[in-house]
Amino acid sequence: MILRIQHDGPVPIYEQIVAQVVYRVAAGAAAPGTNIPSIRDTAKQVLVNPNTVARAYQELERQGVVVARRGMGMEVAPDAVARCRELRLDLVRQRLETALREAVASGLSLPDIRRLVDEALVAINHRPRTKEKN
Amino acid sequence: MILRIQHDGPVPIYEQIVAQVVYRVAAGAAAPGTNIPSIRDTAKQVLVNPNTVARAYQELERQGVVVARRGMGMEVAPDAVARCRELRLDLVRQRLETALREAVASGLSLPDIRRLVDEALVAINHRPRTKEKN
DNA sequence: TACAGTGTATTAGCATGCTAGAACAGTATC
DNA sequence: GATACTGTTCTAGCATGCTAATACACTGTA
Repeated sequence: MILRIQHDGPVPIYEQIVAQVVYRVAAGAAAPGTNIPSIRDTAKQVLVNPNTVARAYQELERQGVVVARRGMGMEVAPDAVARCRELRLDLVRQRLETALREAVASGLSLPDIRRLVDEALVAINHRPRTKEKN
Repeated sequence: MILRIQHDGPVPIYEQIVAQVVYRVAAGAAAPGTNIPSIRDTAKQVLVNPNTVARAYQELERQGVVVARRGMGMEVAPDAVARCRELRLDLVRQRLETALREAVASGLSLPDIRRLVDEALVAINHRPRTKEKN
């Protein structure tokens, strides 16, 4: 499981790790019962302090995506796929709603907003900076 | 011109002020040649330090929305309406694109994403927390 | 000129929150 | 038991950036 992390930018590294793991599990890239990479391995891969990865993994455990067992690594939870699908939906829904709420508040008309959405979608598909590859 | 400011939350006050003024001007609520409320008046209305308002107003001047004249207040620029329409479009476009890019990266299908957008839009129109009122 | 309004500039405080360092604790394997 | 891997905890540093305090500079009006 290779993670792509933006070391600059406003979104914290641990959050990026959480999101990417959730997306991978939701896509079936990490099966329940298998282990995700250890904290230290991921830390090396991402070039970041193990604590930062640990924080991400703790969040994942809190959400029921993985279960931690000392000395044995962290295992993908049995019902992780369903959970991650739900988490993914919630996360994306929340982001979209925030952006759309701003769009409405700006005074733009509904047709204008829909047009912007369509344009953005084709733009993203034309030059995808991150197009899911499991 | 009454501004609605969220004192808590992640988005800085000065940014909220900038956005709201831009939206108002774009909607034609403040005509070119007229003055926007003074820094201190707005500061009182919004219950915030004048410096915070000043920072917002400076940004507005930098963007060519208003012109400042010492002792005389800040006047809406002649071509402010067109500028603000453009600024509004850019701002909303940028936010939408960020959210949609995340949606695509999450692995959700395009139909799923479109469905989420539609659902969010009806939800917003059902319980609008900020529906433009000039 | 005095005054009361305007915007401007500088500085400092402060909260927030991410990240790192380092030591601790459990488990498997040899 | 020794070792090498796991996750855990505590503490502190540190950057970031928003906000506030305060003093300054300009303009119109009485």
